[in-house]
Amino acid sequence: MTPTQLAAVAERFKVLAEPARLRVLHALRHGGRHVTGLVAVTGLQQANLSRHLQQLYAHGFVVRSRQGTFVHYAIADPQVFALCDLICGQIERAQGRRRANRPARRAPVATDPARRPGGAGVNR
Amino acid sequence: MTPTQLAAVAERFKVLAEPARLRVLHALRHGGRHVTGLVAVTGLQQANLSRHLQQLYAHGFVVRSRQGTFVHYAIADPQVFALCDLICGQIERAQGRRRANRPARRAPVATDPARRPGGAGVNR
DNA sequence: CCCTTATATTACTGAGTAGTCATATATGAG
DNA sequence: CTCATATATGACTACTCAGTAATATAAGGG
Repeated sequence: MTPTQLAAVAERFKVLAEPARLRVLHALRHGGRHVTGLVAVTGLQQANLSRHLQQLYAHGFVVRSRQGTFVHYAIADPQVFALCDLICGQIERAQGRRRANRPARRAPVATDPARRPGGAGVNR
Repeated sequence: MTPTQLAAVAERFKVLAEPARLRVLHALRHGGRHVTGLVAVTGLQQANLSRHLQQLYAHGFVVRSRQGTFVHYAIADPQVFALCDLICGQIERAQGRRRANRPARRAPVATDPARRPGGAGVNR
């Protein structure tokens, strides 16, 4: 893995690392929409939405076509949803594990388990 | 998809949206390592690496265990690599498409194809 | 040409964060 | 306890970027 490749992968992940953009992709999942429709569905402000659309377009996540004064956006590659589903699966499994360990209590990120009361540190 | 779920997914993507952290995961792909070993392999500074490890740990991407004065880190869920491979596949396909359209020329992100010389705008 | 609607862009602000240095903490050896 | 090594953390800087308001551009209708 060259640094260049790593950067490319990271950059792509970064585009997906934004709730607003995930919201847009989700809104397009079952069919394309005009910007106006996306504004209505996502609740994002027009300017903000437009910026996110530019990014999604620039990275090839969506395609677009003009229809009169409207611009129609649609998912370019449904594979993105495979990514999202994988992530969701991981989250669910992680939550399941958490529940199994300490019922009815969300693990508070455990910044430093090496400092657990009963032990000298991590495991051991 | 609730805003909370979207935020959770985005947060998880965000952890992967960093070349340094991808580098660490890659270094652990075929077996765990001590921090010292990771410093050597990744070339990251110790303090910086430690911070990235904390994040990966906090989000459940890696597990850790103390071995004397060393701390051993390892991949928690090999599924992360499925994510990376998916992304890589998309990148390759995108590059293939680009090459097919304009041989030997990387598409310069096309910030605004609606302004193409010959046309009134996107498609149409 | 003028007006209206749709979309994109510019300039700005505030929040978040990666990298770095210095330092703190943890662990084992002597 | 003291020292040496390994790892984590506090404080700081520089940079990126999402959101916003104002404005520009595009397209069609009268």
